[in-house]
Amino acid sequence: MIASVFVNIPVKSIAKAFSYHVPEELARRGVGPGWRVFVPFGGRKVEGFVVALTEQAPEGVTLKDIIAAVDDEAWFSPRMLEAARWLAEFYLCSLAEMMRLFMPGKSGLKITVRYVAEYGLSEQGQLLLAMPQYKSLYDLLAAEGPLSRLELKHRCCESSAAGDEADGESVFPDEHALDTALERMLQYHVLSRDYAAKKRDAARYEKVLVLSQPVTPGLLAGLGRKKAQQKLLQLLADSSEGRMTQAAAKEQGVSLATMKNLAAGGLIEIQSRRVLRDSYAAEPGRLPAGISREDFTLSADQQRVVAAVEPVLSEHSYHGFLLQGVTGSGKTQVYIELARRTRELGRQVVVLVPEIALTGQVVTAFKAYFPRDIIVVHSRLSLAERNDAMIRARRHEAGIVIGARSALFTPLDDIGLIVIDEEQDSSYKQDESPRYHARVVAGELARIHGSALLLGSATPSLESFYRARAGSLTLLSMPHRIGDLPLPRVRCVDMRRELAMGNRHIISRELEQLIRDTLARREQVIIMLNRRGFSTFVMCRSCGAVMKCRECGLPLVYHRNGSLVCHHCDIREPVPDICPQCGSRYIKYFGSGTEKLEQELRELVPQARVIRMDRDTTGRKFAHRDILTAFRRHEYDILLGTQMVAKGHDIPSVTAVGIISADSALNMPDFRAAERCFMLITQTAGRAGRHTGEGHVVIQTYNPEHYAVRCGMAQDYAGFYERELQQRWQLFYPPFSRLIKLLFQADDEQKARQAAEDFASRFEQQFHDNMVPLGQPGDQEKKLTMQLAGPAPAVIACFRGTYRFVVLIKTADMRAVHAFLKAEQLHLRTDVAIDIDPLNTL
DNA sequence: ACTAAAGAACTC
DNA sequence: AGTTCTTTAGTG
Repeated sequence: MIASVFVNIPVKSIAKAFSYHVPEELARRGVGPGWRVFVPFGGRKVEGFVVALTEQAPEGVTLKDIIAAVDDEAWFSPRMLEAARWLAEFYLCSLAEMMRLFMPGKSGLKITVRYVAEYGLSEQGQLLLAMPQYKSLYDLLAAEGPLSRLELKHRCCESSAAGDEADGESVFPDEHALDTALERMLQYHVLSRDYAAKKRDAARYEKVLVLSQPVTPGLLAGLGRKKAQQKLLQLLADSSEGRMTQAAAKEQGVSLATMKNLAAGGLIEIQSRRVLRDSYAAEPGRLPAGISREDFTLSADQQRVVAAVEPVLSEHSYHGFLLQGVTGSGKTQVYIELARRTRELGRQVVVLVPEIALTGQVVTAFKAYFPRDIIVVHSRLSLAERNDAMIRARRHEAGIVIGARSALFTPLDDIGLIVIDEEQDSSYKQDESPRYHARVVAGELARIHGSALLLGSATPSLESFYRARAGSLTLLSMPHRIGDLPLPRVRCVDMRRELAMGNRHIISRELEQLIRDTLARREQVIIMLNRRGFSTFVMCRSCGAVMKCRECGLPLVYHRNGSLVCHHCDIREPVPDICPQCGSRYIKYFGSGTEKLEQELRELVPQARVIRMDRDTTGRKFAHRDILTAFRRHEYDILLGTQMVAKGHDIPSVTAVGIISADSALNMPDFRAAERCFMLITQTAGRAGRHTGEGHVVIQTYNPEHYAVRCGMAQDYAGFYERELQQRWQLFYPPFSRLIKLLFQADDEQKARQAAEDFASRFEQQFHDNMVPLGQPGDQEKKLTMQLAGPAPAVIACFRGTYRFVVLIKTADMRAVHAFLKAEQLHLRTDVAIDIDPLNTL
């Protein structure tokens, strides 16, 4: 039997299957499509995925054997494999690259390389050993057996050796000398490499005490004076099924010696049992405020939505819905109700939330209804936790997966419902290859499983809204807040006038008054400023030089801890005393971030308890949750932070919201700028007064006339969509076209530009008759479906010495572009990165 | 003439 | 990506 195998190597140029012979023993164990295996590949051994079995061997190659299977069963179900195939095709990446996403940690094996001393050396080999350093390295390996490079480094390198290793071992001055020695000895076959693979699934075990026989009064009496053993036996007898964990026994004050003695006497057995880590296991469920589990009834809006989706759950055929519900309309409750019905049918549920910050809120709500049936998956989990979560799903110990976009790759065999909450959120797009969008992956999974797909949002993306209008999604809406609470009152402050009136602070007087009034009523305030750090850029007043990142050239942000930070590369440097350009001392700080806002707030309202939430304060795994919990408990009066304060949570006594420079998004040269601005305003404003109905919002802006700001203030979705759709139509942008961004990279600027230009001209030649003139809308009738922009230098035109040029394709005929890119073999080129449906165009 | 270094080709 | 085979530049 022959297996087609994709090797798990992150290189797109190996986008094909290799054939291996399946040894008898592995064939008997059922190795076939979906199995993870260990195979020889080139001069080494790597992990691979079996994707098919055949009888036919390719011509002209002698097949190697599969060395071993990684698991006892297939890791990929046929459905997972089908999804991976489709997605690899769609995103123009190799199948292996896509399949990696379906496993925790992208690889199931940890492969270690060790060096082995060879015997029967050639003449040249012997000559090499004439050198004392080489000789003793060889002798060390001959005497001690294979060692890894790291072990050799510790043993033989001066820099790392503790110094007291004076036993005459060869000493290399540094790592580099060791590397050259190893390389040369490999070359002359004095040494060889040995590859070993270990499974990466670090299973955790716990000890369990199990009664070997029923406890009778006689048995207890027989123990005579052994009080401690009697006590333990009694504990076990009282426990369920006569077993308890060692940890639990210890908590009851039983010593390890007692357990051992009892086990030695044969009365109990100490077993080892695998435990699946779950940091959410102890999470208490909490119903949304104002709802109790017993008397909870759905509003009329909610009932309508549930009734519309429910039939699909049992039909086993795909259907997509867009649920547009204003903030506070109770979308989470709809998800819960639909999840309940899906589980009653025995099918599984995936609920996606945009970010880790948001999982908390949804998890607690779901926990209240399904305390045991949930696994939580997101990138902050440790590898082991993620692995254990996947095992729980696979074993059907839990049927509801809640998490960020990667939760879609959980091994599930019958998904009945996929929910994407806040579907417009940009974090659903993966920003490294493969650059998938969770909406696309979810759509395909839903098709394969025959499930209902529910996209939920108060402010749907233009793409989804347009699809709903066109009929490929069914539009469901919930226009009323629970209890028919009114939307918050929104006021707008023109910061140009504020400045003219002499206020140079970040906070306008109107917002200041709102804060004071709110605090006086003992209610809470949220303030959003979408820039972290203290000052957003640092400039020399003498020569005008702006401090920039040496890697990517973006302006550095000053942080209060005294360092300049690149928000793109995360590189930190100290603040210079004098300008590196002209040597002047006039270095000044401009622009305001959350840290400065925090400082200003503390000065403005010193009695208020202020907490800041941005990437800098949420480094730890549960930092988000801890901050929000503390704020919810009213341990703080004001929560300030970046856009993450605007997302998902629902805190009853928040009645005031301030949005600082709502329009900073508008200054970005990007076609989605208006959409982002509008969404940020409506989302943030939606945090206010969700329970009392007495919400107040102040928006500070320099563009009060802009339609994104005006519609955002009025919470006028329909108005915004009309305006924005018209703009998009005019400029042939999504949803009227789809984008494909191509990034050409090379060490040489000219080469990168040339490669991009070559491609662009071939594209224009191929689609000569289909090109939409720049600045005009597309026209299906006339077959005007293609537009091309660039090549232009990327935003980060040079990154770590490689120059980058962007070509942007806009198309209403994705299939044709797809076919062209494949024919050009663009997806195999290492100097080109393809981004399908990119979030920004630069 | 020989060797180290850089490049290209290949991996069942 | 990592290994090996091939070509090229560098040395006396």
